[in-house]
Amino acid sequence: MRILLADDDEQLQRALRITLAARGYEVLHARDGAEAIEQAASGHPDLILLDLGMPRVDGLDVIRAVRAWSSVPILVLSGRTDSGEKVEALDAGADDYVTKPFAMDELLARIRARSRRPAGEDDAGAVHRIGELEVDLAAKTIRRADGAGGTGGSTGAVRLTPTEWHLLELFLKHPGRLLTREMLLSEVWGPYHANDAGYLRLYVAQLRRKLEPVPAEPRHFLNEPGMGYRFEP
Amino acid sequence: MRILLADDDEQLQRALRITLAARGYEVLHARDGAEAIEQAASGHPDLILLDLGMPRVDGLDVIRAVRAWSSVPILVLSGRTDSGEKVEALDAGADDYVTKPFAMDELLARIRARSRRPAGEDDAGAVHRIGELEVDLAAKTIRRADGAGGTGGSTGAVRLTPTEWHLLELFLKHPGRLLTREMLLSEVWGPYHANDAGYLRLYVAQLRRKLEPVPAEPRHFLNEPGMGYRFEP
DNA sequence: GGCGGTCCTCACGGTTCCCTAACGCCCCGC
DNA sequence: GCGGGGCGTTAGGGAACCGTGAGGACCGCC
Repeated sequence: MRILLADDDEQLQRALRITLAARGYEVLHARDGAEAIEQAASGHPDLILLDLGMPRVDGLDVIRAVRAWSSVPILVLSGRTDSGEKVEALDAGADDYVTKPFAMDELLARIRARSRRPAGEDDAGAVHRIGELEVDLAAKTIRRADGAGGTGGSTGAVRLTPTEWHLLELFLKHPGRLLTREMLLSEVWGPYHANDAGYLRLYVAQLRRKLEPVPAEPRHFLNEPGMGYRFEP
Repeated sequence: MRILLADDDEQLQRALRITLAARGYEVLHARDGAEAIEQAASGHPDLILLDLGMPRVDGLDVIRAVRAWSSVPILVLSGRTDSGEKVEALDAGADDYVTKPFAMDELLARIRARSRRPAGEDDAGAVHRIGELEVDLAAKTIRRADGAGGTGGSTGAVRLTPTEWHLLELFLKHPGRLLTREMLLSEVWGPYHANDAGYLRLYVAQLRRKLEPVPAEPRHFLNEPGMGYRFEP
């Protein structure tokens, strides 16, 4: 469970970091709005604790920016008690709003409440199509569109490993776009392995074997020599 | 959008009803805890506004009772401001907690925030099926669907421990969906134990032993190596 | 105090997955 | 023709993961 803590108050920052770490959470950190948006994108947090009163970028804009592409729960911290700002923040896409000062155990309870619902449940329309297959990224299921399938089937049971899912997710989220080797590698295996192109060949081959009608003649997972791969629905 | 309003304060009740109706919400109504549970089951509300200080049945018990079979958002209203009750209510399954007196526009914003995420799978009834077994989450009972066991050996009565029920609830509420280790662990044992995968192996084994026709060859509680478990009805 | 039940710890095989290494192929430039 | 880089494919070892059993700590009940 990874939490992005976006707050410029040094003291509160430290207190929260210690408390959260003691509860077993992994804590990311941002000091201003721009950094918060950046971290929300690159750090893949499971929840965001956002202070509205940060410099550089207004807190509301941070909410809107994150909501433009992610549905990660956002819990707002603020010193303002008037209902106007609460309404604005909640309507911008925040999931909860806590006014400072707050009781730590209440904040923790609210974090638990927000993280209770499994991630991805909200992406209701997250069913992608690859030829004859229907892929549900949230449920992690793949079934044939023509009928029988799913996980317990006999013939067309398509199962993917964690790494394969990770890679497939990137392709599905950017259909038709060219994804560079470097981008794919650093996203799935971390920036440190951005040069091990062998991994990619291996796992793209796996995806093709499991998802392409004719693995030898790929129609969906295409290679652009020297550059990377492209997914065509 | 249907809201269940459970509050015994006549005045607040009327004010809320009018305001909500004016916003286009359909309003159900309950005056005490028992009625609230009943309405939550029969009225299929999309959201529950729950006053904790109602007669007959304690508000926390209402939350737990509803959560036993439904995942409808619950927004608690209360006059108590101490964090203790907030934590109890949130951990019992409430999604939000507002202390009276509150600003009406804030409450409305919180309602919007709760109802923004499409309500999960509509659990039409409290009775789930697992192969030959019928599970009633509300009554906490399990019985065979094919009548009483004719053979003298099997008792027919399946008993589960509290932890086993907790885990089973999660599975039944998300059929066909992959539930990550982390999600299951942090939900049943708390975020602090999100890494103790040993617990899961143990209790999934228990569920299989008690619920699977052939525990050695699970057909309903499936493992996806490296990710988590999936329940297939 | 004895006892049954529940929860957790620990340890041991079996399975799955990830990564490493190697080989053949195609395309391209020389 | 020839060499090289990038790509696709296959096989195998090590590590992480999973299923299972035995046993101890704790609690409520008789």
